Amino acid sequence: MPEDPPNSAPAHGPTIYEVARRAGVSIATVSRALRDTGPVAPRTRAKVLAAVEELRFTPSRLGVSLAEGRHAANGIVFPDLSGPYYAEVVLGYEEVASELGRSVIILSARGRSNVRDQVKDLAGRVDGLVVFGHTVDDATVRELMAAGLPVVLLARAPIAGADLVASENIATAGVLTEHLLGHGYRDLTMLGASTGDDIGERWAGVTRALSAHGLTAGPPVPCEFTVDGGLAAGRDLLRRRTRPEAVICADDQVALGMLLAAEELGLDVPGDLAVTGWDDIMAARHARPALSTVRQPMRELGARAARALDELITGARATTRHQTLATELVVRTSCGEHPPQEDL
Amino acid sequence: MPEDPPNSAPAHGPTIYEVARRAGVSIATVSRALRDTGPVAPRTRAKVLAAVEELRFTPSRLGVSLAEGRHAANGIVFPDLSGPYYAEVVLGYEEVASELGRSVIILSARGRSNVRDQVKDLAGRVDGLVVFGHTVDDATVRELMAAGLPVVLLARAPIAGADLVASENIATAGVLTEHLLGHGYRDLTMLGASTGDDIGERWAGVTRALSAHGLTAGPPVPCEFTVDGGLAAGRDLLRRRTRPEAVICADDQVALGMLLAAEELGLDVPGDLAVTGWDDIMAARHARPALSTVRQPMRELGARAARALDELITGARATTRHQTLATELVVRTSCGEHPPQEDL
DNA sequence: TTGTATGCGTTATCAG
DNA sequence: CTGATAACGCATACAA
Repeated sequence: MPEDPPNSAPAHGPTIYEVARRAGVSIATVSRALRDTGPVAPRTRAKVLAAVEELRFTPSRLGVSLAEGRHAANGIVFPDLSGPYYAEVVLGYEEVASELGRSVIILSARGRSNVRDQVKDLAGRVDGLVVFGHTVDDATVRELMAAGLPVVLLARAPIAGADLVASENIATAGVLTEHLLGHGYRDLTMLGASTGDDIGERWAGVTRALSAHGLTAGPPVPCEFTVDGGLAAGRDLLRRRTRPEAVICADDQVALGMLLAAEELGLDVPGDLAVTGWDDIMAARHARPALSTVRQPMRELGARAARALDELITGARATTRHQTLATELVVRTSCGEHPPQEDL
Repeated sequence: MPEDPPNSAPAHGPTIYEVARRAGVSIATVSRALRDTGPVAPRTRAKVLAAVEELRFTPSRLGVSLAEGRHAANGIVFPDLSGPYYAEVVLGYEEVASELGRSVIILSARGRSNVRDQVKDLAGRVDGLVVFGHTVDDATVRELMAAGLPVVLLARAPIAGADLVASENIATAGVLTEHLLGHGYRDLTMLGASTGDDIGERWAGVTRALSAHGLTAGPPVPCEFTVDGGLAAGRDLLRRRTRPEAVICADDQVALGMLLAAEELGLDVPGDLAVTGWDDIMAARHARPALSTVRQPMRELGARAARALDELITGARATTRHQTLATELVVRTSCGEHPPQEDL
């Protein structure tokens, strides 16, 4: 004989108690019938399913999560979504997470002062978290990890004990630099100061390659990482007493702004000035001159992070792992006339 | 005297029971002290806060939601995130939702067969849902609404009883068409067949404007809404016996592909062929020729949807509302030589 | 001002 | 094969 609900007021949808009563069984049987988690007589199952159908019953996610002790949801906190880069990565993440049966809760850190609080709230809603870029301070990340939350770092500086997924930056920055040197440029400047993230690594790669040739460059020029930021910084840069021969931009958006600045000042690219970007976003291919850049597997970056996080959550893997995804120099026309030569 | 937890095994973090015991008070007092929802003596409060601090207590979101009967989270299901358009809209949505103290759970419908099931799962995790584009069939949307879930439709065909936020399409499509006619083009073709969404509205606007001049156009040419889709369809289109004078593309990505196709075939834009887009994504400005297009307030679209949904959820508004956001023709060079004339 | 008891909607254990 | 009941973690009438 089915028992009655211990309480009275029903919420929005029907509850398992109403289904049980309708089917003339207990809530335990309803649960078993629905989840196939124990023996249920065919006739009983049919009654239950009929009741479920008639009442349009859907188990409450809250109830399920509370009982199961898991959210079946992942979080991701990212710097922004305005450029194509971040959006693509998040999309790749959502796609895989969804395949793995996990919802994804997003949190943008863009111009947010209370990221820390928001991240902690987010942490309470998920079974695991991806921290994309330098959106959360190390102390907070460590705190979350200490509380037992699986964390995967994405495209940022490592933290001991946390998984990491990132693109290769240093070596390809070297390849890019060599290519520029192959064009004959000697005076290179880096546009877009940053440190501790992937951009910092790019500058490290550039610097290393230059010094291998006995060359040096000034410190990266500060610049907001947007088209307008590149435009503004580009104007300043091109008005200096001595103009650089080549500008290596932190990413494609900055490079696009740089192109605009050059055009404004009547400078020819690549005739008067070489420009390169990083990411290979759609606009890079369509810009004139078409932008030489470095392609990184944005979608795959997110996908890998999702898989790594899942392994951590399910316990399929306990040790931390660092994954580095290959990147590729894409030579178009903004870096100089071609065909020049294969790099040495 | 504080009571003991009714059960034994603690979960991950400390629970309110442990805090209560540590502070020597009841769980009710802990809750009141933390939420400021009732009288608590200063001394008592201090004890509670101290215990919270020592134990690093964070209330379980699940417990809170279950007790409060709300998720403090919104959902959004969108078609894709790969183009800049959708990403911008989602970002605008997240930004406002976050300001309103609500997390956002995303669901991409891209190439998903089981969207219906996923949406129903999502519905169980949120207090309200934004349906962006034609990602969910009307029946399902109605079902969710019938179950009491607040729903806001975004950039898609209306459903009775549901809020709607969309960009103005028809009138601006007319303005665009008039502009093209002003250039002297008479043979226009629409690239990117679609119906029941904003693109369908654009075609309606174009058709209406043409017929006002006694002109007609063939039906929209089918085309995938990506750069590659535009490229492929563009190749076919330009190899036809009679080439159109102007191609109105469904969106900027398609137009960018069209530009590529023209270049491939050695055609000059706008000399041999005029091309227009829609959305004004970043690449439109950087393409050569720079793309004439229609700017729509992508971020604002998402922001409005978030606010509308919040009103519905909080009950601040009970009646449904349709909002149409203004759009603007952006004339650059892909549609012809300028200055020609102001439209009549 | 504080504590008790109960509700929120499931799942799972353990008798029967 | 099925039912009663204890978790899960918190909020909140209501009583004291």
